[in-house]
Amino acid sequence: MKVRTIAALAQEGGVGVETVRFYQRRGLMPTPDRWSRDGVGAGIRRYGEEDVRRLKFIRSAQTAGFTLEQIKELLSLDAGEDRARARVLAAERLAALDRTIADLETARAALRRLASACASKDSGPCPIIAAFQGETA
Amino acid sequence: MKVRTIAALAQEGGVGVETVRFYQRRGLMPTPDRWSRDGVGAGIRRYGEEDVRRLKFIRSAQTAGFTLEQIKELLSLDAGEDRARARVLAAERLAALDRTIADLETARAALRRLASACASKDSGPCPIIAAFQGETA
DNA sequence: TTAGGTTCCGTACTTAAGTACGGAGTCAAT
DNA sequence: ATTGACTCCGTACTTAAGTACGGAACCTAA
Repeated sequence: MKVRTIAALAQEGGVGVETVRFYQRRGLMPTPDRWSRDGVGAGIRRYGEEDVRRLKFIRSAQTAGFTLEQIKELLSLDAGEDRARARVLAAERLAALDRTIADLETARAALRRLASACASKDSGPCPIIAAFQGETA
Repeated sequence: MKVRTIAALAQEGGVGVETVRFYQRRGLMPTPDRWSRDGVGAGIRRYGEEDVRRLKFIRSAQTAGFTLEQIKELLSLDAGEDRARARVLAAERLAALDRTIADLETARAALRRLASACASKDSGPCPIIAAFQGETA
């Protein structure tokens, strides 16, 4: 089992060192004990695969739109017995995600209208506001 | 042409009064002159259709992922001659939007895995972190 | 063993987009 | 004319998710 410093962990997770520490303060990541290879001195904290998985999960869950508070709850639920709660969280987020995706697709249509309204090379007014008028929703 | 108070404008735009004022301070919404119907006193500021359109545009553009700074630029470009600049902004946002939508769809797949992993009624560990493992991207 | 790069930790600062507050002025209905 | 709601404005506060800073301890390579 490879061990890593906080900098290596952060890198694998695609975040900065300060972000990992921030997650630790927020209770999303554990703060492992310090130890030195030669047993001299207090040593530094070292991290393993489990920490990498956890960190990557946090990032994915963020993409899914969970807040750090919710992610904290998910982490506490992981491998726990409360499947019902996990299902509720997943279902709520899924619904919100579907709404967001729909909104974004509406926005994309508007942007396409905008792009094509301003497409021709000749100058002259380009009705940006109008391109967003009459959105389907 | 119907005129409205700031509260009515805010309501039509689906925002709060303070938000309209905030947009005014940021230069996204105009601050019309005050006037009173009977010509006595300083009056209050009153708003028209154009303001409603502008406010609604701001909300839509936000949904499309533009920042207020960018929206300010779009507004200054509206009906202006710089079609090229408008195209650039639209194209950039479109690309970013497509990336976001793709990410969200990946996240949705993970959430579905999570929901079904925790679906059966009997209790027992529900591997939340694992459900997000192996995302395609 | 020493130099310089890291780690640790507490505290403070940042950014975007609002939200809230308080007092003075204004409006509309009674 | 009074009252209660609304407007105006400046200033301050909020929230989420980081980022930055600084000094002391620690680790590694030369």
